[in-house]
Amino acid sequence: MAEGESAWALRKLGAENSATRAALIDAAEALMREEGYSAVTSRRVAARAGLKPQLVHYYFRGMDELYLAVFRRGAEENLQRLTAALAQPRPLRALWEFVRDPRGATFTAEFTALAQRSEPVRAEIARYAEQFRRLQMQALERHLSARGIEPRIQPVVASVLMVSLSSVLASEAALGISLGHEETEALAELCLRQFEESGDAPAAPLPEEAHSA
Amino acid sequence: MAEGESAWALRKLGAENSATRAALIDAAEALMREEGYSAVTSRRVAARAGLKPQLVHYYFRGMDELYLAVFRRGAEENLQRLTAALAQPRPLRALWEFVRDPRGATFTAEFTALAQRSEPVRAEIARYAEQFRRLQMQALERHLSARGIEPRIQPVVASVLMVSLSSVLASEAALGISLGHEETEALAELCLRQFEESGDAPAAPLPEEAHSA
DNA sequence: GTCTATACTTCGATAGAC
DNA sequence: GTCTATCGAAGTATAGAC
Repeated sequence: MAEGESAWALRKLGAENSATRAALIDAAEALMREEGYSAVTSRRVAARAGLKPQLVHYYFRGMDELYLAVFRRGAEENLQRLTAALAQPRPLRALWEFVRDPRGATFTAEFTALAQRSEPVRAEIARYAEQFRRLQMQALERHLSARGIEPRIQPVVASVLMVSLSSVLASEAALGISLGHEETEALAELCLRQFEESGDAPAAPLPEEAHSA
Repeated sequence: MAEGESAWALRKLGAENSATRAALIDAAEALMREEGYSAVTSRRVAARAGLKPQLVHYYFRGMDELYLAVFRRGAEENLQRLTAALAQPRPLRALWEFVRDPRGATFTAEFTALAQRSEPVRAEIARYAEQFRRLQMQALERHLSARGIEPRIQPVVASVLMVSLSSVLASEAALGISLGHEETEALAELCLRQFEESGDAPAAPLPEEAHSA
């Protein structure tokens, strides 16, 4: 029986580059975005892709592996887009525009929830999140030190702040909550503008003008 | 059959104040906190409470109704604690300490994810969230106007900022992510201290000192 | 008013056919 | 190498016994 288990654990799965496999990942991602991770079952994924449920288990050792595949593909893509965005001349604004995309926020939210019941998913998210933050931090540091600017706010803190704000604004918007959003976005916009004018981090991100916005 | 449906829809459920009912809500809340909302099934909730699965459907018309009961009870309790906290002399710090509690953050995160597949849950969360924010906003406004202070940052924005930061810090910590957390918390602490000394919102929440923290 | 027995659906998974 | 037939476990919900 140990032999049987071993054979099963090591069994060969479907090819990595199979079109069917990609279709399953597509379907899983769509379902996760639209209805949350609990809608991502082998049956529903297959139905969405126009395939048989058992195929999921042919291409993936289990549901966790499918979740991971969806996450990795999305994270990889995000990493590419982020790198491109940060290479622009105004990295702080590029970063803000990037994290403001609600698609990224829902993606993150679903996997954060999923991580609570899947240790491999949790570990993978942690890995990528640190990578993302480090990338953002380093881009800001490069930008600042290239100009000899001593920032009033640490790049890593700026990164945490922007990610926090954007993800909460996005998830609240999805819930139909809007109280304070307009004012908060106006303040963010003001901070960015100040930064761009001065070339530095906003000196006083809480100016009176934000009040009338 | 329309008659049967009607009778079923209007069927009387178990008493609101039943101890059994409360035990089911307890079990559901614990499961949700520990393993996420997808672990809250009729069977598992009942097992956790030492009861039969069918009892869930005696006390609740469906799982959504159980989710709502868990949410309402938790939200009600939070509302009480928040009101007490905001009545203290230093509302901004009290608010920060309040939202920093990771228990509240995980509670919110689970229900936010759940809201994506349950419209009644979504509506209820939106209702309470607006209520929470309004309460925070009004407490800050009262505090400021009672002292004739013209704040540099709008109370509602301060509320959004603190909730955003705390919830993301909490959820990242749960995932095992810590990059930038220490620095961000140091900055928050510094802002609070400035506010308490000046009696005003932090004039420049990005001082050099935060850098060495 | 409170709980049990039971039906029916959907889940993930595996052995084996092509 | 790719897919199908099928299983046992777990899910929600209902009818009916105490």
